[in-house]
Amino acid sequence: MKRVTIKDVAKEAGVSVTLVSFVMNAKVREDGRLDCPVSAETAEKVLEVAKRLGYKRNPAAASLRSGRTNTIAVIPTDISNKFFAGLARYIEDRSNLYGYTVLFGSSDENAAKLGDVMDAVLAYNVDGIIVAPVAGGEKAIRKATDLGVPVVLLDRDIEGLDGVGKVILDDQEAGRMATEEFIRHGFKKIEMISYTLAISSLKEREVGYSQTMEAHGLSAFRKVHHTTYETVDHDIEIIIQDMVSRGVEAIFLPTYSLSAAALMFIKKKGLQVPQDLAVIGFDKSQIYRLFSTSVAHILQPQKEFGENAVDILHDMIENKSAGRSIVLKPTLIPGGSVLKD
Amino acid sequence: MKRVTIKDVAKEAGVSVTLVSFVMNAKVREDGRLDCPVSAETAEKVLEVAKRLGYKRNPAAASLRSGRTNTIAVIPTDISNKFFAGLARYIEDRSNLYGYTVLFGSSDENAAKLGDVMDAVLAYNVDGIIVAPVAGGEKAIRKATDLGVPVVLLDRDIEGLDGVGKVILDDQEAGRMATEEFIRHGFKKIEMISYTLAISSLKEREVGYSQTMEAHGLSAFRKVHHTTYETVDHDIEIIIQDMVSRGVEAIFLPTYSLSAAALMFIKKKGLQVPQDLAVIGFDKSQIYRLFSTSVAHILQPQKEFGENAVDILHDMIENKSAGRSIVLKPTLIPGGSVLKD
DNA sequence: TTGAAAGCGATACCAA
DNA sequence: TTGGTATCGCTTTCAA
Repeated sequence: MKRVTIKDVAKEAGVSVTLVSFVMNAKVREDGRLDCPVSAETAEKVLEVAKRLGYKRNPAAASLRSGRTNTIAVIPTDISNKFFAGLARYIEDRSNLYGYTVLFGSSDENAAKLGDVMDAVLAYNVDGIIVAPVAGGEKAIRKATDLGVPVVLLDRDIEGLDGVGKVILDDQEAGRMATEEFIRHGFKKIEMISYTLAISSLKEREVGYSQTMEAHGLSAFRKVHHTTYETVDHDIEIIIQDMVSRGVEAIFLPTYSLSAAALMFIKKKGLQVPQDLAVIGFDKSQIYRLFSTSVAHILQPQKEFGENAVDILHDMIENKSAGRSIVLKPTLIPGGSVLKD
Repeated sequence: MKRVTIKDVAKEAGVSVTLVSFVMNAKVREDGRLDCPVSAETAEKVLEVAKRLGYKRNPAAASLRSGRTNTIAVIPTDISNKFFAGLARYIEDRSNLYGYTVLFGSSDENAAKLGDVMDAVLAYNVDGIIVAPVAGGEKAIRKATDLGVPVVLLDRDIEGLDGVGKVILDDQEAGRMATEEFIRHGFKKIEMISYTLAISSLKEREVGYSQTMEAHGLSAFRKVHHTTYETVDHDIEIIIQDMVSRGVEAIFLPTYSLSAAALMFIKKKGLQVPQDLAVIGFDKSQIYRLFSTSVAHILQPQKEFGENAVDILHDMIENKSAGRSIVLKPTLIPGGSVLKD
């Protein structure tokens, strides 16, 4: 079964290949007509023939000639991470709207791997890249910007990288919201567990927590525990046991995976929420269903993350514009897990 | 920053573009030398120049000329599904070994969406496709085979589709293993929860369960409950409550998501495992950590799934061979969740 | 072992 | 509005 080319369509329709190309690339305008310098009749005929013959454009040829691939790369830190898995859907949908094919690659929270993936997608001539930077990944990202390939930073910020677009959360606000919520309900001994990763989002969430504790004169109780992505399941048990033994009243878990690990252990140990330990988690999670009382948590606007990232990237590609930055607001979903007594 | 082309390399090295092309595409043989009709010195010089100039082949041009894209598509039913998320990693690693770029697309367990994704990847001229078929997805898959694009079926079988490769689990054996394990530990009232989906893997797991129950004269206790992917969280509560009230002793959960939903509810209700209900789950899961007693479960050889799929596909692409089929064996991980008393 | 030259299928430019 | 044609960068004969 041979492929139908633009030539076949042109011959069958009795027009030149140029016209066929025009018609096939025309966008439908608001008034329902095609936005190209071709008469309505000709356009219609070409469309009909193309459909009848089953014409599909050859992206390789188009890309070779135009220098564009209509492909964008998305590089999260971990595809199996719930937050990114959900995001991926929104990014894909929005991209299809613009006619982009999406190439996924995971950096595994590893700067070297990010470099490899970056090389791969650059070799592929992608038109743009959406990336969640990993610690130390600045060099890899600069490779793309140096080549003039538009980049949008997702979820995490990197300082001193200009000409890139950004879609990030107001992470300080997230830290503040959670801490304020505990304080409003009368808690004082509030602690936090975080990762040692040197990434902006986590550091900012810590800052929000710390500032709020200070602002309320609770500096004496301020304490942030640290673990790593690899050892979280083990570490968290020790940290929480320690907290309980020291009479800590409330705990803020600033990522999905920390929430999952902590709540899992809390349930396993049979600790009562909020009586033994009040909790605020991060992102939506099935785990919350384990508890008969609802679990308060911070929500990131996933859909807006995805759509804004694509929109900004599209603008950079299309108009060669500098990248815009956008900071999204978190939401606090209240729950019984923060009620004193 | 302009891209370096094969021409630049040729000029700089003082040879023809043909030679450069030869060298860049040559595979390294076992004896460490390049497998191409080029003198060792020339090859070395070309390699040196290419590296110095930072040459990267333009895949669009290569694809246009050769008709191959060195790209394969992988279409699971749900990227955020743990089983496929893990598999994706192995598939990607193995594919890179052969020099393939991997394009991911999710069918969302939906035949129409599978059709769309299929159209998209075929338009992309992928060299081959690895797909987990959805119910009713036969037509979409046939589109690819009709175009002569090699297809490997993953995880699920479809009857009457020939010329395709297959990597599936011995699902009947999985059903048998679980059921036998319960019976060996003295359970009789063993039931199963499954999805209504008309896919081979689930049906076969049911068959394995049913046959084993019959073989042990337990037909009277045989019962399979059904739910759907969308309503599982709600349905499972009713089903399990009903089981407990009828004195059912053991439950086999034939997928990851069913295991997660069921164990979550069991924990929430405070049911004791295995005293109130013995359990065998499916696939690895964090949820198992909720229980102080280890949870027995069936394991699929993820790595072999991924690697075999790529190997078979590669063979089909390279040698235009008919697809091989391979059936992998599940493993039973024993656990305290099946101990009577 | 080397090189010249013919395309692959589209787009983009220019002319009509 | 239309059409002719050069061209993108590479692979692939074919001939030397």
